[in-house]
This record gives sequence, structure tokens and C-alpha cells, in this order.
Amino acid sequence: MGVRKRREPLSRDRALAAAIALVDVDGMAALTMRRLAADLGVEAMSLYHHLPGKEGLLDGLVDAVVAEITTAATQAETAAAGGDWRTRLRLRFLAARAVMLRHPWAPALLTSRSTIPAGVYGYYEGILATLIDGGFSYRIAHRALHAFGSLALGFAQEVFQPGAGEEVDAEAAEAELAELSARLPHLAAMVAAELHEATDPTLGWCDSQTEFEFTLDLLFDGLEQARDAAGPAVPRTPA
Amino acid sequence: MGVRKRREPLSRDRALAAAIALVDVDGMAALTMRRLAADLGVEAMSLYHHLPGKEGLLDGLVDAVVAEITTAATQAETAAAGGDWRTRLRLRFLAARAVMLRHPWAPALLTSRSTIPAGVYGYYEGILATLIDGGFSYRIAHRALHAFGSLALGFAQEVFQPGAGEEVDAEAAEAELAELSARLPHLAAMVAAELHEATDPTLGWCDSQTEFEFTLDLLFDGLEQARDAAGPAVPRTPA
DNA sequence: ACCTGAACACCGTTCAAGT
DNA sequence: ACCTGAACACCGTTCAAGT
Repeated sequence: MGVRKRREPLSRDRALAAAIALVDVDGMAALTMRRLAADLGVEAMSLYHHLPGKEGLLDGLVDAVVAEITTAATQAETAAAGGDWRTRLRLRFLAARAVMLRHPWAPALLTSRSTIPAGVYGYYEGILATLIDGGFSYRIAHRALHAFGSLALGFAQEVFQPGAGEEVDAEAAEAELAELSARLPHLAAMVAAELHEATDPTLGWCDSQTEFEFTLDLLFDGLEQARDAAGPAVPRTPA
Repeated sequence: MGVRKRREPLSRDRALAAAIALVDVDGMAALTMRRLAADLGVEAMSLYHHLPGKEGLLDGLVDAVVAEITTAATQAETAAAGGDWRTRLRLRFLAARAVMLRHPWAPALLTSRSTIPAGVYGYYEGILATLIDGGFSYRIAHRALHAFGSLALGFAQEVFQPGAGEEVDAEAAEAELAELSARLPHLAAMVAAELHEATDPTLGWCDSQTEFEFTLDLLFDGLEQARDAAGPAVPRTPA
């Protein structure tokens, strides 16, 4: 509270840390050069001495998130060293997901950038190493990377999910369901069936954690079969 | 050419059509109220009589794309009426993909919106009908929808793809590959292996169409097994 | 009713000036 | 070297005025 004291000089890292704190709380739309500067107790133009403009700031945010993912995922994988490729990748992806849950703005930002963040190459190298170690050919490992898509970075395309700002009202959900059943019978039946089994009878009935892991297993199973159908292409190094 | 003649009055549909034409050519960043108005031969403020601001304009774009997907996918599915669920869904998703290829800006826009476009409910109803007809329970069909994710709308999370603006230079690719092999051996080996088999020896060696269909098959296979493991929950209507 | 010009409150950014 | 204030060229949008 009160006047902000400026103890340490401005720096790129300090600016990025403040930017992340800002968007974590107030969202991406609140991130302006003027606002970020104000949070740092500095004038907007000072930022340009440490960051190459707004676009460079966003690149910095992406790099920071990728670094956070890499660290968390590597740590998770090494904790499971010696395990099979499935559990090692699973732990990786779930660690990445934990990072994404801390930074809800990250998926949209990551997918909006047109250039590949340099850090993801290192991240994919780790995933690839696990796959090759698991007996996959480069061909199928390559396809696996594509198949994982955003799951490898800890998030799924959530097109079918109520907006974050939308309050879920059980009564309104009930009414909407009745209206739905006439026009969209299967969708209404599905929601009704799932609501019946859910502990929390609202429209927010999708357990994204469960869905995330289910899709992961689906892909793992399929890839395992693709691997065994083709036969091992890269011989394991003798122990 | 020369002076633009204004024959028909401004309308929401005419504004949206002009907006789509604009972003198809010049990209999302070029879409401003002033620019759109100029393209329509009108003043920026006139747009507000037919659209509720910029945000409403973007919602309109989303609705238009979803409508285009729904039309194309429904048409594709009816052309395959009587086929099995896999080929019906496959044709749906590939039709949606064709729409996305026409509108490269659409994936980022779709994923950036926080509210669900109303039109997607109808689209998912169709997918769901096919799944239920294919012998799936609502439970697994629900998970299938999540597993498909953005694939159902015709696009994959392309985090691992060179930027659209980046020119691919074969010589530079070779040099980059050499640098890569020291720091990222598996990634370099994978690229080298895939380059060797590719007809077009550049860094743009990922065939996104093939990858799209591969992932689709992976998911279809997995879902089929999940269905058969659980047994049919919804009895087929007698013929 | 539909369209307009001027104006307002914001942006990101340039630039010459401070220390 | 690092920071600043004023200014510029943009935004989306409001509003009173035109027809």
C-alpha cells in the first residue's frame, strides 16, 4: 500500500515476472505497456530499454512459460527414471498441464504466436528421447508428436466448454436442458446421462482432468499398436 | 476500379462477408472497424448500426465459420449415408478441415473466444448422432468428443510448425540441422530420417494432411476398442 | 431509419531531452 | 546508461447532428 519504493533497477527478467503476475490476475487484455510500467513503478517508455516492444514482451511471456513447462516436465520425468515410456510421458504431460492451470492465458497465447518458441525444441527432444527409448521408430515417433498436439504442452483445445466468466446456475441448466432436448436430442440425452452420474449437477459437468488422461491413454494405446505392427526400427542399446 | 459505387444498403450480412474477405486476404491484424468500413465504402460509425461493436463483429465471424463448417460437414456426411461411423466422421472432419484451410485465421479466432458459439451445438449433435448410431454409449461418446478436440472442427494444434511468413531455405535448413544434431540429437535424427524419405527436402517436411488423418485413425481405433470393451449401451433400433 | 463528422479515451511507439 | 515527458499515429467508441 502507499508509495511503491523502487529498490532494484528495471530489467528484462523483472519486467517479465511482473507481466506474468499481471496476466495471471487480470488476464491478457489487461496487459498494456502503460499498465505494466505502472505496476513496476516506472514510465511506459522505460520498458523499451529492456524489451523490444509489445510483441517482444509477448515472446518473452511465451519463452517464460515454455521454460516453466520444460523444468516441471523434466523434473517429473527424472523422478520416474527407469519406468516405461507411457508413464514417463504421462508424468511429463501432466506436469505441463499443472503449469497451464497456473497460467490460464498461456494456451491462447502459445497458439496465437506464428513463430515457434525456441524452447520447445528442447522440450520435444526430451519427449522424443523417451519415445525412441521406448522402441519407436523416428517415423512413428514423429507422428506421435503430431498426434499429441497441444496435449504435450499440457492443454487440450477446449472449444466445448462454458466460458470462464459464465456463472453456472443449476436451475437455468435444467431449463436449458429441456429446451435442448427438442432441438438437439442426442446432446440433451448425453448431458442428462452424464449429469445423472455426476456428483455436481451443474452444466460444468466435464471433468477436464479425466478427459485429458483418457485422451492420453487412447493415444498411447494406439501408438503402442502402431509401434508393434511396424516392428522395432531402432535397436535398443544393450544394457 | 476507381470510385466504389454503393448499390445496396449496408447490412449485417454484407458487413460480415466483407470482413471475411478482408481477413482471408490480409489477416486478422488488418481487421479494424475503420478498414472494414472503408472496404464497404462507408464511414466506420455506420457499422455500429448493424453490428454491436468489434467484439460483436468477431462473434459474427465465428458464427459464419461454424455455419460454413456445419454445412460442409453435413453435406459430406449425407453423401456417405449408410456407411460406418468411422468413414462418416472422417468425411465430416475432413470437410471441416477444408473450410479451415480456406480461412487460416479461423483456428486462432475460434480458440480465443471465451463463449461457445451457438452453432457448434448443432454440429456436435450431428457427430453425436453418428457415434450413438455406431453403437457408442453416451459416456464414451462424450469422451470421444473431448478426445477429438479441435480435430472435429478441422484443425490440429500446430505448435510445432514453421511460421507462415517464414521462407524455407534448403541450404539454411541443412546448416540448422548440423547445429541441431549436437544439441538436440534425437530431433536432428528424426528430421534427417524424415527428410531422407520426403520428396521435398526442406524444413517444411510435415505433411499436415497425413498427420491429421493418422491422428484421426489413432483415435478411431482407440474408441472402437473402448466401445467393444464396455459393450453396446444403446440398443440399435430394429431395422 | 440510416449515415456522418468531430471528439474522447485509450493504445503502441518515436524522439529529443533530461540525469 | 537509463529514464522521462510530450507528441504522433493509430485504435474502438460516444454523441450530437445531419438527411
